[in-house]
Amino acid sequence: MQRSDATPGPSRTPLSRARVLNAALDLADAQGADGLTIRALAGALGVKPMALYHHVQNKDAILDGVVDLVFAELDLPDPNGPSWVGELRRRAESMRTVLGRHRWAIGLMESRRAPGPATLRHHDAVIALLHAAGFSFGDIAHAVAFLDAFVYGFALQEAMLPFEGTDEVHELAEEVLAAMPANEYPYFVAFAREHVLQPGYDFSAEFAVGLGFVLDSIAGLPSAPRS
Amino acid sequence: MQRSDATPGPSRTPLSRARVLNAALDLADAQGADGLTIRALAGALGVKPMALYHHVQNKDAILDGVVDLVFAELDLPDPNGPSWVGELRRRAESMRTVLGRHRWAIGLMESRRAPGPATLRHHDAVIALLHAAGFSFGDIAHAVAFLDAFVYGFALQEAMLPFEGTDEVHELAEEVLAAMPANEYPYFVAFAREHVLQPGYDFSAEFAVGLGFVLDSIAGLPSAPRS
DNA sequence: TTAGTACGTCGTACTTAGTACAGTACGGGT
DNA sequence: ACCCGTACTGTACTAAGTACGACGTACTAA
Repeated sequence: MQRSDATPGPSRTPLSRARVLNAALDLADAQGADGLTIRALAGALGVKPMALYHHVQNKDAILDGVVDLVFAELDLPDPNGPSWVGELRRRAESMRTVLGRHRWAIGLMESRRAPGPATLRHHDAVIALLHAAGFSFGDIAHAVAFLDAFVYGFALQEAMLPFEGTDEVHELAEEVLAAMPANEYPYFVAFAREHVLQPGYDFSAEFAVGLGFVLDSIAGLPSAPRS
Repeated sequence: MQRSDATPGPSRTPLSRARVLNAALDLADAQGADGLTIRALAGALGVKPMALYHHVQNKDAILDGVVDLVFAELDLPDPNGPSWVGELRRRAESMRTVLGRHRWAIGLMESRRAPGPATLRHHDAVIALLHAAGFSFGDIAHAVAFLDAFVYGFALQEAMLPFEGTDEVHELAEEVLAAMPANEYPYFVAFAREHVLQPGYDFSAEFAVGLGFVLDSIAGLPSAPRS
């Protein structure tokens, strides 16, 4: 079996850790976390499975690397930005956008215990921002834990939604609600019918509401700079 | 191969969906989500793998069922309780306790799209509580999305922590920090050393702080009852 | 130019998953 | 006594992660 060296060009680029991880990210975007298998990844790279093991230690390392790639997509806050609230809001919105682009990532994060460089750089920038704004370390801990919990949790809730956009939810939802013993969950059903399924409602708009609460709470911390 | 019907007693109880799911819950608690395999589960029940398929459709149904069992452990809020804030706080704390008892569950939730009866009952009770307190549906939507995002997200952050208790964190953390290029992440390292690793700090205490913010924010919604 | 060598890739194969299919034992109704 | 449905078992197929050793290519040094 000879190499098809007849085909020149960039397809002859040798494998590398970065190429493996980028392909893994694309594959997960296309197929979800379960579609990210060693064999499929090797196939996408035009290579046999075992070739990958010269560039990454094992599949776990691929998962760690891919999660770090996701963090690398986040806008870093600027510690010298005009307003710390603005920077924090931008960071949160960027995070939500990125986690929305890579829905599979949120479920992966739970099992990752080894933050990568992009993750650390990101946390460093957030701490730097709040420190520059004048927050105490204690209040930084409160602020970061609270904000991250909200953003992660919101992304998790969105990942759990059984539908994608706000369209074609209604007939699907109607079926589910009809099949459900309506008198078992009367408030849930009423809430769904009279609010969630009404034309104007969009769950993703809840993000802005919650984020506003979070930022107001942080602004009320003892060491928060007076505006 | 004959049945060992010689052994009488409760061990001869036939399988059932409930017995399968309870064993699955115990197994996941003991071994984590990855330890929950069909073969291991069958082994724990003293039965061959394929026997399970007479009681559950497939592994996905087991995961759905187990997640619902976790929800079944939550304290239901009492819509007639003396104070809606108290009930909401109790519910949030119960949720955090339960998710702490079953750390593997949070990662599973992301992929579950079919809420079980306990899950629905739980949501129904929360909506009933807020409705009885006088909240509008719009504000209920804000409140529930916000509170759940916080609780889920906090649990996710705790699941990501590389250690368990507050003990023996320090030497481990010191190693990690020392191995880390300290000037790459100066704020992160300073924050870790000067605050997180100080004797009094306990990440889990951040839950109470955040929960206080959440409940205050909800109490400030337009339709919230005046206290 | 040639021989050696290191490295990247491949072939094969082992282990552990989930689960399809076809039995087989046992208990209850006729 | 027969039959049959229900609950369980045996066997085996597919897909995944990955260990091990062979092999081809490209660079180095004589």
